[in-house]
Amino acid sequence: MIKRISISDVAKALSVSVSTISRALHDHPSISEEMKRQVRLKAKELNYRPNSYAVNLKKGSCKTIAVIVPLINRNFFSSAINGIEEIAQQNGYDVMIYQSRNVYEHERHIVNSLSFGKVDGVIASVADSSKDYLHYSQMVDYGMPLVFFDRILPDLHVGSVRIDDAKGSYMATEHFLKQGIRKIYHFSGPRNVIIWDDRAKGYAAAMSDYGVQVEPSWIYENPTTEANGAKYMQSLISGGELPEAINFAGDYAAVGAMKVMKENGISIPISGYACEPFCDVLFNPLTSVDQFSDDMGRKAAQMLLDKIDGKPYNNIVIEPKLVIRSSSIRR
Amino acid sequence: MIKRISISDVAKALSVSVSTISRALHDHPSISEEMKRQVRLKAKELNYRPNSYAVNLKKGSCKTIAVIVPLINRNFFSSAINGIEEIAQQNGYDVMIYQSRNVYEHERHIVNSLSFGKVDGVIASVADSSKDYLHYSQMVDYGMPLVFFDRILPDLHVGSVRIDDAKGSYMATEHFLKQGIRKIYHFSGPRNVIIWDDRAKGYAAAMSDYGVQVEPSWIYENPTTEANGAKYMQSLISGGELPEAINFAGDYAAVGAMKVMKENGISIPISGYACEPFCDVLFNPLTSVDQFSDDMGRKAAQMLLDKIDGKPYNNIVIEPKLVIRSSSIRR
DNA sequence: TTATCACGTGCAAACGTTTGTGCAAATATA
DNA sequence: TATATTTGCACAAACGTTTGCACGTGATAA
Repeated sequence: MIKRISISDVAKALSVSVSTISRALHDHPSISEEMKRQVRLKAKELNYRPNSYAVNLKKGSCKTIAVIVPLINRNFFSSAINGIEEIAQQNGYDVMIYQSRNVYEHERHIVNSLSFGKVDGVIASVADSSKDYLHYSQMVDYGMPLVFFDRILPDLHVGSVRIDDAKGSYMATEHFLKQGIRKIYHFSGPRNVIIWDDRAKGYAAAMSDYGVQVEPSWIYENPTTEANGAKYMQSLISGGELPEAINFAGDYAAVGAMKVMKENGISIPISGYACEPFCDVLFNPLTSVDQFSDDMGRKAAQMLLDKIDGKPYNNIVIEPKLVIRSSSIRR
Repeated sequence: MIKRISISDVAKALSVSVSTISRALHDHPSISEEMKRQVRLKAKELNYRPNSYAVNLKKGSCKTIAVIVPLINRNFFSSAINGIEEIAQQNGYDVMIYQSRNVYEHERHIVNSLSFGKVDGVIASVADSSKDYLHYSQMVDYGMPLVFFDRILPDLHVGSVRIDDAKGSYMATEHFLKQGIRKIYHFSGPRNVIIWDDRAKGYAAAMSDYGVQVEPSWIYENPTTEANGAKYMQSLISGGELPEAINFAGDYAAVGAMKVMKENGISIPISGYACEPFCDVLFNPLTSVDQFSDDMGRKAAQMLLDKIDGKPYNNIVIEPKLVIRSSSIRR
């Protein structure tokens, strides 16, 4: 165990009271400058650091926020966390990271353990597999400030920062339609999560606006992993009937499909979603939708800190941007 | 402020003492089963959660570890954190994340604020710009368990998990040499950080073993960013004298160079380092050295938890693996 | 001379737990 | 029936802070 120097050790060393030390270190006006000088000197000499638990217990706040993401090891989330950490650090807050790993039970467990007191506020992006949101609504009932980003739960009246996902998907789909392509498939993520549903809706809206009838089989729903993208493309190829273009709701699935296409010597225009950093260094640079994840993180963090300070929640929607690269151009 | 239910609220509701509640909830043998039942029921009914600061203050431990990385938004680090979080979660520990952003002053500030009490232990990867390690050695003197990973400070007698960087670089260089290539340049990171220095040494060792005299100008030292890689390649091109191959100490610099080569219609075999996920989806798949970052994170976390439990430190060196792709093959 | 007032400091309560010790009632033993 | 043992709980101290209040000192004003 770490042998700690407490405030009373400093007090004893100077033969003054504990309260004098505390006030001196906080630059309280009713302590003489001479005493402050001595206290600061002695505190430094003894290497005194206040015990943060005692401080937190006393103050009822810990200057810490928690971030819950499905997986930290995805560029979108690590960039968002980067933005969050930036704002947090500027405001003297610490950041705790939790991964739900996209499994509902993990998420429940994390949220429950957070529900009381451990942190001053929570920023979360919900797990793919989450079917209900009782754990979150309970946490909110307890008064915990909560801001969702990207994957939000619209029924909860808390803060949110998200992208206009439908619009991003609409733009990508329209980009195909404008090239005269009509038979466009959509690879969707699990539609119980709003982002995937919105992207599917954006796709459908674009198709409808251009008068294209979408067959149910044109939409495929599965987590957007590289493996799933590859599997999907394999099945399309072995199925024999290929689309003229594919609108993927995620870059990883698009990459998986791209590799299979390369192996099989086929080339179908495709687009991804998220602008993962690898998009423009792929052998076939991938058209994708930029979500400005760092900025999203910064905005979410700022909103949370504002809420902690008593300001009201907001619901921010960021405009996506279609970044066109060669993968989506018909040859 | 959050209105909290405290243990005394539960005690009042049942007209028993606070200590009975505490013991009942901890399944203490001297409390009757009937009482335990009632307490658990009432605690649930009131939604009581123990205040973690009070518990921490009392127990002197907080079941939290801190992770300091240069930048979370790099695959290597987010993967390592993924591994750390996995082990931490399994053992009931929380994880706090701090980014040094590769600036020494940030790192100092973080380490100082952590030095006492805030966490039970620290896992760190030092910043590129760190010139001294007083802040770390102070923290260690205070008794804080510390495990370095990847970017270690060898003078400090603490735990460490790292890759045999020299070997990884040796293998990549040898891969060129075996193809009969001799004029191989090395793009190094800042050599005050041990990983970059080791990689440079590995390169030099391979060259020496194959009897190749390395000119000082063959080694270039700069942070391994995409921009620097591009700039480097530009300068080589405009300098007129091109190498036969380049061994990059980082994937990002290699990608930057690769793009410039493509724009200029040149093709020099190159290798990277880190096996970023984009390596095999590049337009010219990049030969790189796999560092097994998830595993590194897991091992570091396990060592730290062991140390917290009183076991001694270790110094683990992981064997790297050269993953050969097309970028390094001479045409 | 006495009342008034800063000024600088100490005292003690409080934050919500955990835990050693004490004590009464219930049970077992003689 | 009287004594010893167990059982089940309460009391109170402690963890390290912060902070309202009281208090003694010396200076200023009436």
